[in-house]
Amino acid sequence: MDSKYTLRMKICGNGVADDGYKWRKYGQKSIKNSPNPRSYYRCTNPRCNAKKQVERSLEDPETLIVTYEGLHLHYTSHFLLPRPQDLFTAACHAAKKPKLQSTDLHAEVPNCVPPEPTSQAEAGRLVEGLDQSKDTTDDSLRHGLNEDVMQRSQGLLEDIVPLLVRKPCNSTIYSYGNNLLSHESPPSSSTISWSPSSPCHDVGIFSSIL
DNA sequence: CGAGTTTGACCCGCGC
DNA sequence: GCGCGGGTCAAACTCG
Repeated sequence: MDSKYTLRMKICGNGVADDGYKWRKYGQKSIKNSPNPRSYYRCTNPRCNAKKQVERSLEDPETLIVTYEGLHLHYTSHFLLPRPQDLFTAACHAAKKPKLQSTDLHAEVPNCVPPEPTSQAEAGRLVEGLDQSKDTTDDSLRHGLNEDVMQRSQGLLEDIVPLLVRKPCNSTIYSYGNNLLSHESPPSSSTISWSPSSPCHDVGIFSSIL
C-alpha cells in the first residue's frame, strides 16, 4: 500500500493541524524555489508506516499543504464510535486500489474526502453523490460498503481525512478540483463542491475558521 | 528520563 | 559520471 494524497488546509487556531494521530517529526528541508521549509512527519505508532509532509503554501502563507503517504494501521481514540461518515470512508476504500497512481486517483475516488455529515441522511446523500460521480464501480462500491465498514476497521477515515478536516475548528469549505490554488471559498458557507471530471489527482481541502 | 524536535549529514534518484 | 534536490537518519538538544 502506497497511497498518497495531498490536502490543503487553512492554519487552524493555534496553527497546529491536529488530525487525531500522533506524528513525530523526523526531518525538515528547505525546498528549492520555496521560502518555506517542508517538514517530514511519521506516525509515532511503530506498526504504522504512515507519513506526512507539511509545508506552507506559496500563494497563501496561512494555507498548509499536507501530503499524506501510507495508511494508518491502528486505531485512534476518536475512531471508536461508528459515525455516518464511516460509510463514506468505506466507499472510498472500496473504490481505492492499493497502488494509487497519480492519474487514476481522482477518477477512482473523486470525493473520497468527505465533509462531516451531521446525519445519516446527509451521509446517504454523500454516498449518492459518490455514486453519481462514478459509473463503473458503483455496484461493487455499494455491495462492498457494509462489508468494508466491518472489515476495514483500522484507520479508515483517518487514513484519508485528518481530524482537522472532519472536525474543523468552525466551518469548513471543501473544494475538489484541478485548480486547487484558486478555489478559495468564503468561510461563511458550508458548501461542498467537486469536479468529478477533473484530472487532478490531489484532493484539495480548504479548512477555514471564522 | 522519556518523548519529541532540531538540524547537519548522508543517501539516492533523476536530469544533463 | 556528476551535480542537484528531495527524503531520511541520527545525534544533540529541549521540554514536561
